Amino acid sequence: MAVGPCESTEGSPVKRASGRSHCPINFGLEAFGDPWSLLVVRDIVYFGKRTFAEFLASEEAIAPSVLAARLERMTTAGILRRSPDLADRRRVRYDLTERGLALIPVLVELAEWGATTDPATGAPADWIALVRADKAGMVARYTEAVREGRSVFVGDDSVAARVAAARAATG
Amino acid sequence: MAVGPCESTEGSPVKRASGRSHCPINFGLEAFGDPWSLLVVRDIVYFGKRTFAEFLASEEAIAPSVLAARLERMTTAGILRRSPDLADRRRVRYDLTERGLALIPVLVELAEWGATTDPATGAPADWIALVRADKAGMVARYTEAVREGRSVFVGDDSVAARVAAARAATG
DNA sequence: TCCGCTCACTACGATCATGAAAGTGATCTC
DNA sequence: GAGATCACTTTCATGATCGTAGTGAGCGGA
Repeated sequence: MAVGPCESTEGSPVKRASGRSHCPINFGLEAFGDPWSLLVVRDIVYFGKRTFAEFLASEEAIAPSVLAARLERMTTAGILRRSPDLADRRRVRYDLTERGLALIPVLVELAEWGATTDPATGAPADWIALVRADKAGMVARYTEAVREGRSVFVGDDSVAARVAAARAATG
Repeated sequence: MAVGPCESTEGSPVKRASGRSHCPINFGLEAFGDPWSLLVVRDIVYFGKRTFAEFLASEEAIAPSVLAARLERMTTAGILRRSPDLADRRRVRYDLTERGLALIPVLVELAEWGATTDPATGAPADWIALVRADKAGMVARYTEAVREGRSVFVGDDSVAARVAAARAATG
């Protein structure tokens, strides 16, 4: 019987098509384990960005060649879906697929680690507390929002805006 | 008021010592956002590895120079603690600090994403189900185990062994 | 229709990181 | 003392990244 998720495949009848192992952690790292990929996912989830130029404008200043490479890799990995904008045919939209939406729990844990660890974090303490108090609920809200084309922080119908409105109504 | 965790720091009195931004996600990615760092953490948490040679022997075949660089970076980041082995002075132990233990939730989510996404995953389905059913509980078990020098999968007193024993006793 | 602008990239050269293999010195075992 | 083991280091070819400057398609206003 399997002793763990990353046991060797030596001697296994299953041939490895590509990649270093069938460990699920390694699988994830091969798909988005670099310093840039998850920033694109973050931009979509938290800030509602969708286009090349918007990703490029992020504070962390990714180079266009690197951004193009990451978008292509994540599209190939089934995390992103590329679609032309019919209204403005210069534009291309990148949306998260269901597989991409499934990265939201990873993103939330990563954000919590960073916020807890970085003494100079830019994350607001009250929001961190909110997420910590009801992680599953917040992940569900995030996921629903992004699926509907909204975002966590940007826009009148963002998750943050709705939470603020609910608080105001309750008192 | 802060609109989100990654707002620009332009014009802020806070000077950025290093790094691309104060976004907590970016902070995490700068500390361990590469294809190798989390594999070392995985080796510690899931397999109870602690030494250079053990990390080097992993299926994914990291190069020694890269491993040395990652260990140093994670030690500097406060994720790992480096300590000489008093019994065998050739050996050096790498243990997770509390900050490193706090990465376990990230690792668990990453593993779940990989296991769900990879059709040829090496992760056993029953274990994935177990983690999904009680994520917070399993993270607590993992953390306690690693803190005590045990691991998730390897050893007589691993988390998996204890779960199996509890199951056998209950029925 | 022309002009300038925006869009999603691509091209390029310098610099940086990685991969593979071999080597080093300290230390342990026999 | 010989040989193995340990944690690295070195070297070098190859590949990735950074920063900047295009490029061509498409839009919007005059």
